[in-house]
Amino acid sequence: MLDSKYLRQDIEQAAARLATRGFELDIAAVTALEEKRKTLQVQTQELQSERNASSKAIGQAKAKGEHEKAQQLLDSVSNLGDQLDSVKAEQDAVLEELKQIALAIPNLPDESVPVGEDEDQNVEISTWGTPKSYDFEVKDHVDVGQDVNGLDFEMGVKISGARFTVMRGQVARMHRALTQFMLDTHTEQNGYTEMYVPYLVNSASLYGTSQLPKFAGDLFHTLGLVDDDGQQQPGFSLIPTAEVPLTNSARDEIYDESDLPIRLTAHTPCFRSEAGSYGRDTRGLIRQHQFDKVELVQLVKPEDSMQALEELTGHAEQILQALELPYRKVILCTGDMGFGAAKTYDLEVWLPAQNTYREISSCSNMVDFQARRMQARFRRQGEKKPELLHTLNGSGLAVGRTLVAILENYQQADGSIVVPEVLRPYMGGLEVIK
RNA sequence: GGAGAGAUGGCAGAGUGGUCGAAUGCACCGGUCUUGAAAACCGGCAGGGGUUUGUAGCCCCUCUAGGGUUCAAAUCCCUAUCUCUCCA
Repeated sequence: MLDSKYLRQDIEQAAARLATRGFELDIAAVTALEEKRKTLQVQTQELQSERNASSKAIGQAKAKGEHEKAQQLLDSVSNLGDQLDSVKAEQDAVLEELKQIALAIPNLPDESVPVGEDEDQNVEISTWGTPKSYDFEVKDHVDVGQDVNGLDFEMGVKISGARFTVMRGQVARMHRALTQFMLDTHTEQNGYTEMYVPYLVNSASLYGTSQLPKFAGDLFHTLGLVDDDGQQQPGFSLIPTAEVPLTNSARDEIYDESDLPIRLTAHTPCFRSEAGSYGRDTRGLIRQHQFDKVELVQLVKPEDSMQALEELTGHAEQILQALELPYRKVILCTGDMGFGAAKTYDLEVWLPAQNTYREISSCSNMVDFQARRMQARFRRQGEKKPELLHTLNGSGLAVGRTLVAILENYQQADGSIVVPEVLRPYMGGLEVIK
């Protein structure tokens, strides 16, 4: 959510900045509603003030035993209630309308973000590593995985359906080893605290990190219980990323300045409906309804958040480097960024079979956008007023896609897969999957 | 599954219709005293919003959440959520 004061004061500028990411702000509508809000709010408060004063006077009169005076006052405020109710109802309707608009406005892009319409205008920042050359025909991860009997797509379809996969044996073990390696790296070297969090969350959390109200269709939702009156109660939703539970740990909190920065990491499965992505990446592990991810979240002071984004992205890069997987770092243009992001770097890993780079991590600075929705704040030493903190999140990394990258980059002519050195301690010293 | 109790400021805890946004204690912050600290004493100490040039003043809202009764609700009623106790 954007700062409503900023929106009021400089709606033209806000609209211009939002336009760079393809969002059209209806200035006339917002301004008109805002005018209405102002009038109604002042009216409501004046009536409330009047009522409060009278009530107080009635109480005092009764306490002194002045019953006649009390009765007079009572008569004079008799119709105040109805007036107040109608004005208040009008005000509530306007406030609700403004709130719905506010919840649907995306974040302002940071000044440093290149302006562009879609992913074609994203800008490569750097590359790391050199794609290997192979003296044999490279297979994609589907064939590599199936040939060692480690990936079973048919079984996933049987058990659940499309976009579900079963892993088996040493491949499943490597998948587990990857999460262990990632978590250990982030907790032991990068100062993150490991968290175990719920995978089912309430709607308040989803509003907090801004999956709701706009992106309900991207999520899986459970049905709530049916109560005694036969009413369907609201259910939980499956997390699309650990960003939701991790970031919402700060919801309605006021931290001491000395608590910050807070760095959290968690390994969770992620669940996405992938509605609207029919036909895309239907082969293989790239786009699944369920996949594992190690997530990095930081809660920081506003002045530290841009530096924190660089560091957080570096933490994700560290995993790719340790696994010796070639990748590139891209800054997303205004048109390709997620709803709540002010600035985003994507890390894309080299996939030899596709002869291209594919996203494996997305690291974003949300600045105060989520914090405002969540009322996640901190108090500076010696200051009275709490301030909104800044939130960041990034994948460190998507585990399934990392496995894909290893299967493809570490394949050998005989169909076996070399285990990256850093993973061997996690796999009982295993060097090759045959 | 059955019965009951509860949810108040950072924490503990009073308040059961009328100057209560809320006693008191602890914690915290500032000051006096002290070489320094402790103790003692003095003072401060919830959040959100509106109006406004204003971090001034004034006003509104918030005692788990939502609804209701009333001129007036932390206090009465209903619902939800959570916590605890006892029984099976």
